[in-house]
Formats: sequence, C-alpha cells, structure tokens
Amino acid sequence: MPETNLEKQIAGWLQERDIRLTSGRRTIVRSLGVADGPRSASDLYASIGDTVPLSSIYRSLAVLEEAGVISPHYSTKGVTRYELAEWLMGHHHHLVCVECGQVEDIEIASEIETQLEAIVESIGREVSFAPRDHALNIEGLCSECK
Amino acid sequence: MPETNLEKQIAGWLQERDIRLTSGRRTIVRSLGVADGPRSASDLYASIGDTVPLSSIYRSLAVLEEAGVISPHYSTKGVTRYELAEWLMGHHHHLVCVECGQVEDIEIASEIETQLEAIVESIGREVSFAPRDHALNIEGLCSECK
DNA sequence: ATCGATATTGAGAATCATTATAATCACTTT
DNA sequence: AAAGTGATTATAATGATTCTCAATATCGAT
Repeated sequence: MPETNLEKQIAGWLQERDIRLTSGRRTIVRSLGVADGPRSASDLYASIGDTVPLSSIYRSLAVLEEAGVISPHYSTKGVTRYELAEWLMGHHHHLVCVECGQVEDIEIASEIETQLEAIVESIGREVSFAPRDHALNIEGLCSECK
Repeated sequence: MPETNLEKQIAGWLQERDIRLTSGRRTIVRSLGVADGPRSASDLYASIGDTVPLSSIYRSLAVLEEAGVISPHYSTKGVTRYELAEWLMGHHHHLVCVECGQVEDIEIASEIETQLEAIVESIGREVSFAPRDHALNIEGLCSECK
C-alpha cells in the first residue's frame, strides 16, 4: 500500500520524537485519515479489528494523542472519539447527532471563524482563563436518524 | 430553606408532568442552581453526599434529564456533567480546562450569538443534518491549573 | 547477520463511571 | 388497614477504558 502524503508527515513527526510508527499505529492513522469525522476505539475495532486487537488500539490511541498526532473529541456519553490533529486535518468543527452519537466534520465560513477567534482572544483578557482552542459542536439529527 | 424563584419554576414544570420534586431531587437542582458550571454525579456527591446517596443522584439526574429540567454536558473523558436546562439558565457557553476538566459557564456577545445561529441555520439547508442547538467550548487552562 | 537493550504487542484481568435489578419505604387511594 | 404507585437504596451488572505481564519486534552496536 502506497504511503499517502498525510502518512509521510506523520512518519516524520514521530521519527523526530523517537516514536515508532508500527504497523498497528499506521493502520490506525490510515483509518482516521480517511474518516469524515472522529472515530472511537470500537469504531476502529469494527473496521481494523481483524489486524489490530482492541487493547492495542486503545494503547496506540494514547501514544498518538500524547505525541500530538491525534486529538480526542468528547461529545456523547461514555465514548471518546479521535481524529487526526489540527495541524494535519486543518481547523474544523463538528455535527453531532443527538440520537446515534455519530460525529461528522464540517467547515464554517472563514469570517465566522475569525470572529470566533476574536472572542476566544477577548475571553483570555477578561477572565482568569488561558484559552488555547475552541470547538463548535452543532447538535441535531443526522441523515440516518432524521 | 426558602424556595428560590428557579425552584418554583422547576416545581411547577415537574408538577405539570406528574413528576415529584422529592427532597433528593430538590437538593440536586438547588446545588446545580448555585453552581457556575456543569457538575458531575461525583461533584454533587461531594457536596450533598451526606444527604443523598450516589445511586440516587444518578437516578435523579436521569429523571431530571428526561423531564427536561437539566441537560448533560460532555467535554472531558469519562464523566458526564449536568446543568440546569437552557430555559432555566439561559443560553450560554463553556470554558473547559484541558488540565483538570472543570467547566465554567460563560456568555458571549449577542452579535456573535446571532451569527452562530445564522450558521447553524444555514448548515441545516446545506447538508442533510437537522440542527437543533449549538455548543461552543473554549478549551484552555483554568485559573487553578494555569 | 547477530546480540542485547528497549519498545511494543496481545490477551486477559482490573477499574471506573454509569445503569439495571430487586428489595424496601412512603404516600395515596380504596 | 390493605393495595397501588412511585421513590429510594444497596447491590449486581455493564460498557468503556486502563493495566499487567509474558511474548515479540525493533534499533543500535558489534
């Protein structure tokens, strides 16, 4: 299987940090790379469980998160979903189905994005809180549940 | 203890639905009413556990959520936090500490709020997703962890 | 290519938050 | 007072996630 551009970036990034891109980890980032939204350990297990055991998936997700390659997303009860980090995916937001919990990526108009950033900035000055990032979740019913 | 205005609203709402506002439930909504952000079952247990057992807290939270008095908030791993529903609290957003997980309420400028609503609207037309609400989480370090 | 040090894996047990079950209690209604 | 209805509580069960540890794979030095 050919290495995608995304994969090369990740490979380099991990190499610089002396973290190995093993076949299990590669399978995971590859799977996240083609997903159109964050995926949970069991989502991943459903698609790559024939090659990577669940315990390894959990461990690899922790390693990749620690390394800054993926980021967690918490929007429904009980499960943590992961997606490739912002520097790999670009900044975006999420549609969250309140019925089935599925999460889908979405982009919003750049002028709004700019305003959101301005807000986040101003918050940092007003209150004793050091903002780092922001996340907009749009909650509703996905096409399946609608 | 005197009944607050908030409590009267909740009492009436529950009465209309034939759901009793028992002393445990009252203690919970009272506690959520004075909190400056969503609280988890164990947060609540820490503050009112001398009067309401943990299992009751969980069950009451489920009843109150079902009744539309409180809403869940998912922003950190593993725990669900609850807050009084929007019709009681007003619309607002959250500061989420990426270090300790504490969540604090925040209000944003109404012109931005209006724009967010416009975005949510337009999403509904563009993609096959029926938006219902939106949530903006500002992630960073709280004053404790900073 | 081989060796030894170190990192990773795989399988299962253990843990944590949460939910379901079942027995008991309180309050109404008969 | 007996019977119902809903609420409470202690406890068992569940599901997601983390931990443990022996087996395996990888890297750098030889």
